[in-house]
Amino acid sequence: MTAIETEISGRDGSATHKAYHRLREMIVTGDLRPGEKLKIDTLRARLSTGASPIREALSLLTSDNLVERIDQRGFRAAEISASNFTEILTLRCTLEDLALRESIAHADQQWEEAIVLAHHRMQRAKADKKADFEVLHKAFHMTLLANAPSPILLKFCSQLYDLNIRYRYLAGSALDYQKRDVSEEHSLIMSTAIARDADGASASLLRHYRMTGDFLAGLLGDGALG
Amino acid sequence: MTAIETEISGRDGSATHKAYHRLREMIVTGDLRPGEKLKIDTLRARLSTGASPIREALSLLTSDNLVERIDQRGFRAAEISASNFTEILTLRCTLEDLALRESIAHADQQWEEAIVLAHHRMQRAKADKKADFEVLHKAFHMTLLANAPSPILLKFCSQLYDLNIRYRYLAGSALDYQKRDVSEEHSLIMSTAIARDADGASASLLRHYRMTGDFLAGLLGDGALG
DNA sequence: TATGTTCAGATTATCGATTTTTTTAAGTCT
DNA sequence: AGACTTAAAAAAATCGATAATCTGAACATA
Repeated sequence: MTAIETEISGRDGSATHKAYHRLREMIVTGDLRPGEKLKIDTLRARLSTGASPIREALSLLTSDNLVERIDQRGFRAAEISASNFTEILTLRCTLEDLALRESIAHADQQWEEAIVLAHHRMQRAKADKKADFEVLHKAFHMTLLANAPSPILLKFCSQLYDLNIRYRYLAGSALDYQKRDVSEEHSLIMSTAIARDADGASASLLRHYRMTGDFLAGLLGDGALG
Repeated sequence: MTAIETEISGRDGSATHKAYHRLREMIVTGDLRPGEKLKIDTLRARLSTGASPIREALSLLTSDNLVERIDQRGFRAAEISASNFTEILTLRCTLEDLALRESIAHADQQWEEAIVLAHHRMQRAKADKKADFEVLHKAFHMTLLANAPSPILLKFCSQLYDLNIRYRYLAGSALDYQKRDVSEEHSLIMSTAIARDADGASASLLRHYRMTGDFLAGLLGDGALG
Protein backbone atom coordinates (compact mmCIF):
# COMPACT_ATOMS: atom_id res chain seq x y z
CA MET A 1 0.00 0.00 0.00
CA THR A 2 1.44 3.36 -1.01
CA ALA A 3 1.46 6.46 1.15
CA ILE A 4 -1.30 7.97 -0.95
CA GLU A 5 -3.53 4.95 -0.68
CA THR A 6 -2.88 4.95 3.04
CA GLU A 7 -4.01 8.53 3.15
CA ILE A 8 -7.17 7.77 1.23
CA SER A 9 -8.12 4.79 3.30
CA GLY A 10 -7.99 7.01 6.35
CA ARG A 11 -5.61 4.73 8.19
CA ASP A 12 -3.76 7.63 9.75
CA GLY A 13 -2.17 5.68 12.53
CA SER A 14 -3.17 2.98 14.94
CA ALA A 15 -6.23 3.02 17.15
CA THR A 16 -3.94 3.71 20.07
CA HIS A 17 -2.49 6.75 18.35
CA LYS A 18 -5.87 8.17 17.58
CA ALA A 19 -7.13 7.56 21.10
CA TYR A 20 -3.99 9.16 22.50
CA HIS A 21 -4.38 12.34 20.49
CA ARG A 22 -8.09 12.56 21.04
CA LEU A 23 -7.83 12.05 24.80
CA ARG A 24 -4.95 14.46 25.08
CA GLU A 25 -7.03 17.05 23.30
CA MET A 26 -10.03 16.39 25.52
CA ILE A 27 -7.94 16.86 28.64
CA VAL A 28 -6.03 19.90 27.43
CA THR A 29 -9.19 21.66 26.29
CA GLY A 30 -10.96 20.85 29.54
CA ASP A 31 -13.52 18.56 27.94
CA LEU A 32 -12.43 16.12 30.61
CA ARG A 33 -12.26 18.10 33.84
CA PRO A 34 -9.30 18.05 36.23
CA GLY A 35 -9.57 15.21 38.72
CA GLU A 36 -12.32 13.53 36.75
CA LYS A 37 -12.37 9.76 36.89
CA LEU A 38 -11.53 8.34 33.50
CA LYS A 39 -13.44 5.11 33.17
CA ILE A 40 -12.19 2.83 30.47
CA ASP A 41 -15.64 1.70 29.47
CA THR A 42 -17.09 5.18 29.21
CA LEU A 43 -14.21 6.41 27.09
CA ARG A 44 -14.31 3.26 25.00
CA ALA A 45 -17.92 4.00 24.14
CA ARG A 46 -17.26 7.70 23.59
CA LEU A 47 -14.37 7.21 21.18
CA SER A 48 -15.94 4.06 19.75
CA THR A 49 -12.83 1.93 20.04
CA GLY A 50 -11.62 -0.99 22.12
CA ALA A 51 -10.46 -1.03 25.70
CA SER A 52 -6.85 -1.83 24.86
CA PRO A 53 -6.15 1.33 22.87
CA ILE A 54 -7.78 3.41 25.59
CA ARG A 55 -5.69 1.83 28.32
CA GLU A 56 -2.52 2.29 26.34
CA ALA A 57 -3.34 5.89 25.51
CA LEU A 58 -4.01 6.65 29.16
CA SER A 59 -0.70 5.06 30.07
CA LEU A 60 1.09 7.33 27.67
CA LEU A 61 -0.73 10.40 28.95
CA THR A 62 0.34 9.49 32.46
CA SER A 63 3.93 10.16 31.49
CA ASP A 64 2.91 13.50 30.04
CA ASN A 65 1.58 14.47 33.47
CA LEU A 66 -1.88 14.90 32.01
CA VAL A 67 -3.32 11.76 33.57
CA GLU A 68 -2.75 10.25 36.99
CA ARG A 69 -2.74 6.54 37.59
CA ILE A 70 -4.18 5.29 40.85
CA ASP A 71 -2.75 1.97 41.91
CA GLN A 72 -5.40 -0.55 40.99
CA ARG A 73 -8.20 1.91 40.68
CA GLY A 74 -7.74 3.17 37.18
CA PHE A 75 -7.00 6.64 35.88
CA ARG A 76 -8.08 10.21 36.42
CA ALA A 77 -7.38 13.50 34.71
CA ALA A 78 -4.53 15.34 36.43
CA GLU A 79 -5.53 17.75 39.16
CA ILE A 80 -4.81 21.44 38.86
CA SER A 81 -3.55 23.81 41.50
CA ALA A 82 -1.95 27.19 41.83
CA SER A 83 1.35 25.63 42.86
CA ASN A 84 1.28 23.27 39.90
CA PHE A 85 0.67 26.20 37.59
CA THR A 86 3.47 28.22 39.11
CA GLU A 87 5.83 25.31 38.76
CA ILE A 88 4.96 24.86 35.11
CA LEU A 89 5.50 28.55 34.43
CA THR A 90 8.84 28.61 36.22
CA LEU A 91 10.14 25.50 34.53
CA ARG A 92 8.95 26.69 31.19
CA CYS A 93 10.83 29.95 31.55
CA THR A 94 14.01 28.14 32.52
CA LEU A 95 13.89 25.46 29.87
CA GLU A 96 12.66 27.59 27.01
CA ASP A 97 15.30 30.18 27.78
CA LEU A 98 17.89 27.45 27.51
CA ALA A 99 16.39 25.98 24.34
CA LEU A 100 15.92 29.33 22.64
CA ARG A 101 19.53 30.31 23.24
CA GLU A 102 20.72 26.97 21.90
CA SER A 103 18.43 27.34 18.96
CA ILE A 104 19.75 30.79 18.14
CA ALA A 105 23.32 29.59 18.61
CA HIS A 106 22.70 27.11 15.79
CA ALA A 107 20.75 29.54 13.65
CA ASP A 108 20.75 29.07 9.91
CA GLN A 109 18.69 30.26 7.00
CA GLN A 110 16.37 27.31 6.97
CA TRP A 111 15.43 27.85 10.58
CA GLU A 112 14.93 31.56 9.98
CA GLU A 113 12.52 30.84 7.17
CA ALA A 114 10.67 28.23 9.19
CA ILE A 115 10.01 30.85 11.87
CA VAL A 116 8.71 33.39 9.40
CA LEU A 117 6.42 30.78 7.92
CA ALA A 118 5.13 29.53 11.26
CA HIS A 119 4.50 33.11 12.34
CA HIS A 120 2.62 33.92 9.19
CA ARG A 121 0.41 30.87 9.45
CA MET A 122 -0.40 31.67 13.04
CA GLN A 123 -1.30 35.27 12.22
CA ARG A 124 -3.44 34.19 9.33
CA ALA A 125 -5.33 31.68 11.46
CA LYS A 126 -5.91 34.30 14.09
CA ALA A 127 -7.24 36.81 11.60
CA ASP A 128 -9.57 34.21 10.14
CA LYS A 129 -10.54 33.06 13.62
CA LYS A 130 -9.69 29.57 12.56
CA ALA A 131 -10.06 26.78 15.07
CA ASP A 132 -6.51 25.62 14.47
CA PHE A 133 -5.02 28.81 15.85
CA GLU A 134 -3.92 27.03 18.99
CA VAL A 135 -2.16 24.32 17.01
CA LEU A 136 -0.32 26.91 14.97
CA HIS A 137 0.49 28.97 18.03
CA LYS A 138 2.21 25.98 19.56
CA ALA A 139 3.93 25.29 16.24
CA PHE A 140 5.30 28.83 16.21
CA HIS A 141 6.72 28.53 19.69
CA MET A 142 8.18 25.12 19.08
CA THR A 143 9.74 26.27 15.82
CA LEU A 144 11.57 28.99 17.72
CA LEU A 145 13.20 26.29 19.83
CA ALA A 146 13.47 23.61 17.20
CA ASN A 147 17.03 24.39 16.21
CA ALA A 148 18.38 23.43 19.59
CA PRO A 149 20.21 20.12 19.07
CA SER A 150 18.57 18.70 22.14
CA PRO A 151 15.60 16.40 21.58
CA ILE A 152 14.99 15.67 25.24
CA LEU A 153 14.90 19.34 26.10
CA LEU A 154 12.47 19.98 23.27
CA LYS A 155 10.27 17.18 24.49
CA PHE A 156 10.19 18.69 27.96
CA CYS A 157 9.29 22.07 26.50
CA SER A 158 6.52 20.55 24.44
CA GLN A 159 5.09 18.77 27.47
CA LEU A 160 5.21 21.90 29.57
CA TYR A 161 3.56 23.87 26.79
CA ASP A 162 0.61 21.50 26.83
CA LEU A 163 0.36 21.52 30.60
CA ASN A 164 0.35 25.29 30.52
CA ILE A 165 -2.14 25.76 27.75
CA ARG A 166 -4.53 23.53 29.62
CA TYR A 167 -4.84 26.21 32.26
CA ARG A 168 -5.63 28.75 29.59
CA TYR A 169 -8.43 26.60 28.26
CA LEU A 170 -9.75 26.03 31.75
CA ALA A 171 -9.80 29.77 32.35
CA GLY A 172 -12.14 29.88 29.39
CA SER A 173 -11.61 31.35 25.99
CA ALA A 174 -13.99 34.05 27.15
CA LEU A 175 -11.13 35.54 29.13
CA ASP A 176 -9.62 36.21 25.79
CA TYR A 177 -5.96 36.60 26.25
CA GLN A 178 -5.82 37.92 22.74
CA LYS A 179 -7.18 41.21 23.98
CA ARG A 180 -3.68 42.00 25.06
CA ASP A 181 -1.54 42.89 22.09
CA VAL A 182 -0.13 39.46 21.70
CA SER A 183 0.61 40.02 18.05
CA GLU A 184 3.05 42.70 18.98
CA GLU A 185 4.76 40.36 21.41
CA HIS A 186 5.00 37.58 18.85
CA SER A 187 6.48 39.92 16.29
CA LEU A 188 9.09 41.08 18.72
CA ILE A 189 10.06 37.54 19.62
CA MET A 190 10.31 36.64 15.96
CA SER A 191 12.41 39.61 14.96
CA THR A 192 14.84 39.33 17.85
CA ALA A 193 15.27 35.60 17.24
CA ILE A 194 15.90 36.09 13.57
CA ALA A 195 18.37 38.87 14.38
CA ARG A 196 20.24 36.26 16.45
CA ASP A 197 19.79 38.47 19.47
CA ALA A 198 19.72 35.78 22.12
CA ASP A 199 19.30 38.08 25.10
CA GLY A 200 16.61 40.12 23.40
CA ALA A 201 14.72 37.10 22.16
CA SER A 202 14.86 35.38 25.51
CA ALA A 203 13.73 38.49 27.34
CA SER A 204 10.76 39.04 25.06
CA LEU A 205 9.79 35.38 25.14
CA LEU A 206 9.85 35.18 28.92
CA ARG A 207 7.94 38.43 29.23
CA HIS A 208 5.33 36.96 26.90
CA TYR A 209 4.95 33.90 29.10
CA ARG A 210 5.00 35.73 32.39
CA MET A 211 2.32 38.18 31.35
CA THR A 212 -0.10 35.40 30.48
CA GLY A 213 1.12 33.52 33.51
CA ASP A 214 0.53 36.28 36.02
CA PHE A 215 -2.93 36.79 34.63
CA LEU A 216 -3.86 33.13 35.00
CA ALA A 217 -2.18 32.85 38.39
CA GLY A 218 -4.44 35.66 39.55
CA LEU A 219 -7.52 33.73 38.46
CA LEU A 220 -6.30 30.61 40.19
CA GLY A 221 -5.67 32.48 43.41
CA ASP A 222 -9.25 33.74 43.38
CA GLY A 223 -10.47 30.20 43.05
CA ALA A 224 -12.11 31.09 39.76
CA LEU A 225 -10.97 27.80 38.30
CA GLY A 226 -11.65 24.17 39.20
CA MET B 1 -5.66 -4.91 54.08
CA THR B 2 -3.10 -2.72 55.80
CA ALA B 3 0.11 -1.51 54.24
CA ILE B 4 2.08 -3.96 56.35
CA GLU B 5 -0.03 -6.91 55.35
CA THR B 6 0.33 -5.87 51.75
CA GLU B 7 4.05 -5.87 52.22
CA ILE B 8 4.02 -9.33 53.75
CA SER B 9 1.77 -10.89 51.17
CA GLY B 10 4.23 -9.80 48.53
CA ARG B 11 1.52 -8.20 46.48
CA ASP B 12 3.74 -5.26 45.67
CA GLY B 13 1.72 -3.93 42.81
CA SER B 14 0.14 -5.09 39.60
CA ALA B 15 1.71 -7.28 36.96
CA THR B 16 2.19 -4.14 34.89
CA HIS B 17 4.09 -2.49 37.71
CA LYS B 18 6.38 -5.42 38.17
CA ALA B 19 7.01 -5.73 34.45
CA TYR B 20 7.71 -1.99 34.28
CA HIS B 21 10.30 -2.06 37.01
CA ARG B 22 11.90 -5.25 35.79
CA LEU B 23 12.15 -4.05 32.19
CA ARG B 24 13.43 -0.67 33.27
CA GLU B 25 16.14 -2.37 35.26
CA MET B 26 17.04 -4.65 32.36
CA ILE B 27 17.41 -1.70 30.04
CA VAL B 28 19.28 0.52 32.48
CA THR B 29 21.74 -2.21 33.39
CA GLY B 30 22.30 -3.11 29.77
CA ASP B 31 20.75 -6.55 30.02
CA LEU B 32 18.72 -5.42 27.05
CA ARG B 33 21.19 -3.77 24.68
CA PRO B 34 20.63 -0.36 23.05
CA GLY B 35 18.68 -0.68 19.83
CA GLU B 36 17.67 -4.24 20.59
CA LYS B 37 14.28 -5.28 19.33
CA LEU B 38 11.95 -5.91 22.24
CA LYS B 39 9.60 -8.65 21.16
CA ILE B 40 6.47 -8.93 23.21
CA ASP B 41 6.43 -12.69 23.09
CA THR B 42 10.06 -13.12 24.12
CA LEU B 43 9.69 -10.76 27.05
CA ARG B 44 6.40 -12.34 28.01
CA ALA B 45 8.12 -15.69 28.32
CA ARG B 46 11.15 -14.23 30.06
CA LEU B 47 9.19 -12.42 32.76
CA SER B 48 6.54 -15.14 32.82
CA THR B 49 3.60 -12.82 32.54
CA GLY B 50 0.98 -11.90 29.96
CA ALA B 51 1.33 -9.79 26.86
CA SER B 52 -0.85 -6.97 28.15
CA PRO B 53 1.35 -6.02 31.11
CA ILE B 54 4.42 -6.15 28.87
CA ARG B 55 2.84 -3.87 26.29
CA GLU B 56 1.73 -1.43 28.92
CA ALA B 57 5.13 -1.43 30.62
CA LEU B 58 6.85 -0.75 27.31
CA SER B 59 4.44 2.11 26.65
CA LEU B 60 5.40 3.67 29.96
CA LEU B 61 9.10 3.22 29.31
CA THR B 62 8.66 4.97 26.00
CA SER B 63 7.83 8.15 27.84
CA ASP B 64 10.92 7.73 29.98
CA ASN B 65 13.01 7.77 26.83
CA LEU B 66 14.27 4.30 27.59
CA VAL B 67 12.24 2.59 24.90
CA GLU B 68 11.43 3.68 21.37
CA ARG B 69 8.19 2.87 19.65
CA ILE B 70 8.33 2.14 15.95
CA ASP B 71 5.11 2.91 14.15
CA GLN B 72 3.46 -0.45 13.72
CA ARG B 73 6.57 -2.49 14.26
CA GLY B 74 6.71 -2.74 18.02
CA PHE B 75 9.33 -1.51 20.42
CA ARG B 76 13.09 -1.38 20.78
CA ALA B 77 15.48 -0.32 23.51
CA ALA B 78 16.57 3.30 23.06
CA GLU B 79 19.71 3.86 21.04
CA ILE B 80 22.76 5.44 22.59
CA SER B 81 25.06 8.03 21.11
CA ALA B 82 27.68 10.52 22.15
CA SER B 83 25.34 13.42 21.44
CA ASN B 84 22.59 11.83 23.47
CA PHE B 85 24.95 11.39 26.37
CA THR B 86 26.16 14.96 26.16
CA GLU B 87 22.63 16.21 26.12
CA ILE B 88 21.72 14.21 29.19
CA LEU B 89 24.76 15.51 31.04
CA THR B 90 24.07 19.11 30.13
CA LEU B 91 20.40 18.95 31.03
CA ARG B 92 21.18 17.18 34.25
CA CYS B 93 23.59 19.89 35.30
CA THR B 94 21.07 22.59 34.54
CA LEU B 95 18.08 20.95 36.17
CA GLU B 96 19.84 19.56 39.21
CA ASP B 97 21.48 22.91 39.83
CA LEU B 98 18.02 24.44 39.83
CA ALA B 99 16.52 21.73 42.00
CA LEU B 100 19.36 21.70 44.48
CA ARG B 101 19.15 25.44 45.01
CA GLU B 102 15.42 25.22 45.51
CA SER B 103 15.90 22.33 47.87
CA ILE B 104 18.42 24.23 49.93
CA ALA B 105 16.22 27.31 49.92
CA HIS B 106 13.55 25.24 51.64
CA ALA B 107 15.98 23.47 53.94
CA ASP B 108 14.72 22.21 57.28
CA GLN B 109 15.90 19.78 59.91
CA GLN B 110 13.98 16.84 58.56
CA TRP B 111 15.59 17.22 55.15
CA GLU B 112 19.02 17.60 56.70
CA GLU B 113 18.59 14.34 58.58
CA ALA B 114 17.27 12.55 55.53
CA ILE B 115 20.46 13.46 53.68
CA VAL B 116 22.71 12.23 56.45
CA LEU B 117 20.78 8.98 56.55
CA ALA B 118 20.82 8.47 52.80
CA HIS B 119 24.52 9.20 52.72
CA HIS B 120 25.24 6.74 55.50
CA ARG B 121 23.25 3.97 53.85
CA MET B 122 25.05 4.53 50.58
CA GLN B 123 28.47 4.45 52.24
CA ARG B 124 27.59 1.33 54.14
CA ALA B 125 26.39 -0.46 50.99
CA LYS B 126 29.57 0.53 49.21
CA ALA B 127 31.80 -0.76 51.97
CA ASP B 128 29.90 -4.02 52.04
CA LYS B 129 29.93 -4.18 48.25
CA LYS B 130 26.22 -4.68 48.39
CA ALA B 131 24.33 -5.02 45.14
CA ASP B 132 21.91 -2.26 46.12
CA PHE B 133 24.62 0.39 46.12
CA GLU B 134 23.28 1.85 42.91
CA VAL B 135 19.78 2.12 44.31
CA LEU B 136 21.07 3.90 47.39
CA HIS B 137 23.33 6.11 45.31
CA LYS B 138 20.34 7.33 43.39
CA ALA B 139 18.42 7.72 46.63
CA PHE B 140 21.17 9.93 48.02
CA HIS B 141 21.17 12.18 45.00
CA MET B 142 17.41 12.41 44.86
CA THR B 143 17.22 13.16 48.57
CA LEU B 144 19.48 16.14 48.02
CA LEU B 145 16.92 17.53 45.59
CA ALA B 146 13.80 16.27 47.30
CA ASN B 147 13.08 19.43 49.22
CA ALA B 148 12.47 21.44 46.08
CA PRO B 149 8.72 22.03 45.98
CA SER B 150 8.63 21.09 42.35
CA PRO B 151 7.42 17.57 41.52
CA ILE B 152 7.74 17.92 37.77
CA LEU B 153 11.33 19.09 38.05
CA LEU B 154 12.14 16.18 40.35
CA LYS B 155 10.58 13.78 37.90
CA PHE B 156 12.73 15.17 35.11
CA CYS B 157 15.83 14.81 37.28
CA SER B 158 14.95 11.25 38.14
CA GLN B 159 14.46 10.39 34.49
CA LEU B 160 17.74 11.98 33.52
CA TYR B 161 19.50 10.16 36.32
CA ASP B 162 18.36 6.84 34.94
CA LEU B 163 19.27 7.75 31.39
CA ASN B 164 22.72 8.74 32.58
CA ILE B 165 23.40 5.76 34.77
CA ARG B 166 22.57 3.54 31.85
CA TYR B 167 25.70 4.75 30.12
CA ARG B 168 27.72 3.94 33.19
CA TYR B 169 26.44 0.39 33.20
CA LEU B 170 27.11 0.07 29.51
CA ALA B 171 30.67 1.21 30.05
CA GLY B 172 30.95 -1.78 32.33
CA SER B 173 31.38 -1.86 36.05
CA ALA B 174 34.91 -3.01 35.25
CA LEU B 175 35.72 0.60 34.46
CA ASP B 176 35.12 1.16 38.09
CA TYR B 177 34.31 4.77 38.54
CA GLN B 178 34.73 4.20 42.23
CA LYS B 179 38.48 4.23 41.78
CA ARG B 180 38.22 7.97 41.78
CA ASP B 181 37.66 9.25 45.26
CA VAL B 182 33.95 9.50 44.91
CA SER B 183 33.43 9.24 48.64
CA GLU B 184 35.23 12.48 49.12
CA GLU B 185 33.02 14.12 46.51
CA HIS B 186 29.86 12.83 48.11
CA SER B 187 30.93 14.03 51.51
CA LEU B 188 31.64 17.48 50.18
CA ILE B 189 28.24 17.66 48.48
CA MET B 190 26.54 16.56 51.67
CA SER B 191 28.33 18.98 53.95
CA THR B 192 27.86 21.99 51.70
CA ALA B 193 24.18 21.17 51.24
CA ILE B 194 23.62 20.79 54.95
CA ALA B 195 25.47 24.04 55.54
CA ARG B 196 22.89 25.66 53.24
CA ASP B 197 25.73 26.77 51.01
CA ALA B 198 23.84 26.76 47.72
CA ASP B 199 26.75 27.90 45.55
CA GLY B 200 29.17 25.48 47.14
CA ALA B 201 26.79 22.55 47.00
CA SER B 202 25.89 23.24 43.40
CA ALA B 203 29.52 23.59 42.39
CA SER B 204 30.56 20.33 44.02
CA LEU B 205 27.55 18.48 42.64
CA LEU B 206 28.15 19.62 39.09
CA ARG B 207 31.85 18.86 39.36
CA HIS B 208 30.90 15.37 40.52
CA TYR B 209 28.70 14.86 37.47
CA ARG B 210 31.08 16.38 34.99
CA MET B 211 34.01 14.28 36.09
CA THR B 212 32.12 11.07 35.54
CA GLY B 213 30.62 12.58 32.42
CA ASP B 214 33.89 13.54 30.79
CA PHE B 215 35.25 10.10 31.50
CA LEU B 216 32.31 8.37 29.86
CA ALA B 217 32.21 10.83 26.98
CA GLY B 218 35.80 9.86 26.26
CA LEU B 219 34.84 6.21 26.05
CA LEU B 220 31.94 7.00 23.76
CA GLY B 221 34.14 9.00 21.44
CA ASP B 222 36.50 6.04 21.10
CA GLY B 223 33.62 3.87 20.08
CA ALA B 224 34.28 1.65 23.07
CA LEU B 225 30.56 1.40 23.67
CA GLY B 226 27.69 0.08 21.55
C1' DT C 1 22.21 -7.32 -12.84
C1' DA C 2 18.96 -4.48 -10.90
C1' DT C 3 14.20 -3.71 -9.81
C1' DG C 4 9.73 -4.96 -8.64
C1' DT C 5 6.16 -8.45 -7.07
C1' DT C 6 4.10 -12.09 -4.49
C1' DC C 7 3.52 -15.01 -0.72
C1' DA C 8 4.48 -17.52 3.52
C1' DG C 9 6.09 -16.83 8.25
C1' DA C 10 6.59 -13.90 12.03
C1' DT C 11 5.01 -10.17 14.88
C1' DT C 12 2.14 -6.62 16.35
C1' DA C 13 -2.34 -4.52 17.40
C1' DT C 14 -6.81 -5.23 18.78
C1' DC C 15 -10.83 -7.45 20.49
C1' DG C 16 -13.95 -10.18 23.57
C1' DA C 17 -14.10 -12.79 27.61
C1' DT C 18 -12.35 -14.04 32.19
C1' DT C 19 -10.31 -13.10 36.55
C1' DT C 20 -9.20 -10.08 40.22
C1' DT C 21 -9.96 -6.10 42.81
C1' DT C 22 -12.49 -2.30 44.48
C1' DT C 23 -16.70 0.00 45.63
C1' DT C 24 -21.33 0.18 47.26
C1' DA C 25 -24.92 -1.09 50.09
C1' DA C 26 -27.37 -3.88 53.06
C1' DG C 27 -27.44 -6.49 57.15
C1' DT C 28 -25.76 -7.77 61.92
C1' DC C 29 -24.06 -7.02 66.35
C1' DT C 30 -22.85 -4.31 70.44
C1' DA D 1 -26.94 4.98 66.56
C1' DG D 2 -22.32 3.54 65.22
C1' DA D 3 -18.92 0.09 63.90
C1' DC D 4 -18.06 -4.11 61.79
C1' DT D 5 -18.98 -7.81 58.52
C1' DT D 6 -20.75 -9.74 54.32
C1' DA D 7 -22.83 -9.94 49.67
C1' DA D 8 -23.71 -8.03 45.25
C1' DA D 9 -22.39 -4.85 41.62
C1' DA D 10 -19.05 -2.19 39.16
C1' DA D 11 -14.71 -1.52 37.36
C1' DA D 12 -9.95 -2.57 36.35
C1' DA D 13 -6.42 -5.81 35.10
C1' DT D 14 -5.26 -9.63 32.63
C1' DC D 15 -5.58 -13.39 29.42
C1' DG D 16 -6.27 -16.05 25.06
C1' DA D 17 -7.56 -15.67 20.41
C1' DT D 18 -8.19 -13.19 16.06
C1' DA D 19 -7.22 -9.68 12.67
C1' DA D 20 -4.00 -6.57 10.67
C1' DT D 21 0.59 -5.60 9.41
C1' DC D 22 5.31 -6.18 8.49
C1' DT D 23 9.59 -8.88 6.92
C1' DG D 24 12.27 -11.33 3.97
C1' DA D 25 13.04 -14.65 0.52
C1' DA D 26 11.88 -16.66 -3.83
C1' DC D 27 10.51 -15.55 -8.18
C1' DA D 28 9.43 -12.89 -12.29
C1' DT D 29 10.45 -8.97 -15.26
C1' DA D 30 12.97 -5.56 -17.81
